[in-house]
Amino acid sequence: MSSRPATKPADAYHHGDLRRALLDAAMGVLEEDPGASLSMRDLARRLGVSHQAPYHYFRDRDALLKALGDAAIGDLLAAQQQAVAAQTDPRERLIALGTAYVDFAATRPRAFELVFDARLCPPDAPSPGRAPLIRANEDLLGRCIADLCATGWRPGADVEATALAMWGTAHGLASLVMGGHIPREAIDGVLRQVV
Amino acid sequence: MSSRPATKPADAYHHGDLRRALLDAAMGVLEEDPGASLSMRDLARRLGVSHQAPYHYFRDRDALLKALGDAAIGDLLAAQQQAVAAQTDPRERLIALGTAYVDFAATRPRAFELVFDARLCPPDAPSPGRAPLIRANEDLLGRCIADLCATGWRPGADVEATALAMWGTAHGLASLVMGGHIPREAIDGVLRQVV
DNA sequence: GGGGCGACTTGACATTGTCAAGACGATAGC
DNA sequence: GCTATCGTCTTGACAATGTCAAGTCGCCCC
Repeated sequence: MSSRPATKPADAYHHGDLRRALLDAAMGVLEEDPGASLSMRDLARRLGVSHQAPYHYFRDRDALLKALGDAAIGDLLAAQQQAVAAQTDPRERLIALGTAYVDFAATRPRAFELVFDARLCPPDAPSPGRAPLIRANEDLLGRCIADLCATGWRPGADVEATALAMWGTAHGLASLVMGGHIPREAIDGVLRQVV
Repeated sequence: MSSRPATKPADAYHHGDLRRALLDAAMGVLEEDPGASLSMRDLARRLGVSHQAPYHYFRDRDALLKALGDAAIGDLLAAQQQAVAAQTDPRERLIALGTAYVDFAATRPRAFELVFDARLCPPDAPSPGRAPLIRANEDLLGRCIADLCATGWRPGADVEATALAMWGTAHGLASLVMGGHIPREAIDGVLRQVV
């Protein structure tokens, strides 16, 4: 329960980079045990600091969760960019994009939840660091769809509506896989059928 | 905070139907304030009983939540059945089905969450009352798709995969509307484009 | 009319988030 | 070199919560 990771420096009083350590430990806890409720005090215990130390960096529990979500959305974007870059065919690119989205949710379900938790970060008022990442993500999807449309795929389709539909489908499949309602292996076939 | 609804009978000791009252009050709390964490003690206070009374009917907090989810899945199924029954054209039927799904999530977000919360009720081991409802729901979707295929829609499409894709899309749109990421009005157009 | 049992209460405990106030240690100005 | 200051962390308290354990109340049946 009260482990002491190697991040703790020799100086017993001043923790080298407590903020970072808190974020890392928090993400670790959430990912090793989905369903954990992330106690602030437990986190402090793990890092060997007092139960109030975390509050020096995060106003309250939700602030920590929100910061975690900010980091997670960056990871999600990176995973998608990498998947898209590995493909050249527009059709395969779109499929890779969706697969990366679902894989992220399957591999890091709590991170995925954090990204979309409206209670933590209402989408109409995103945190300053989050807004550009959201825009980048939308752009990525929009560009993939536009490229595909340029090849003559489904002529006359509305790019905007198609993007929404694709996002919806990927998001739904991700949620359902995350919840164990459909097996992860089924995804590729479904995505391939959709595009 | 400590209201006393009319369900309390004259008998001060024996509450008429505490189990029902608890479920109703719980759903009421969750729906009047999304984001509430549903305290057992608060619930007991609202019904004017001791803080332990709820535990006579529900082993713990999760058991109550699970029972709430069981009820919610019935409501979701009913809403979809009603929507489908109102349409005759197979195409419109499928759209109505999706719309009902999304509308349920938009109107009763917490109920929707409860239905799909894998921590409360793992889908590979559903509660006895829940299993038939899940099956009925799958059948409803399957029949809608099969009917549509019979009209010559997308010849050669795999019914199974199509059903998964539709479920995924509806679920994703529902989640995104719930989270405020896309406006509810956009749904009809997207659904119509998809089918 | 007494025993049994279902429905509810009282009391206690550990845990949690968070407020308030203090202690420690480096750094800068004199 | 001494001291004031400020960021960093600690100690102590409090109310709320979930939940265990042990009553108490009132009805019903033998």
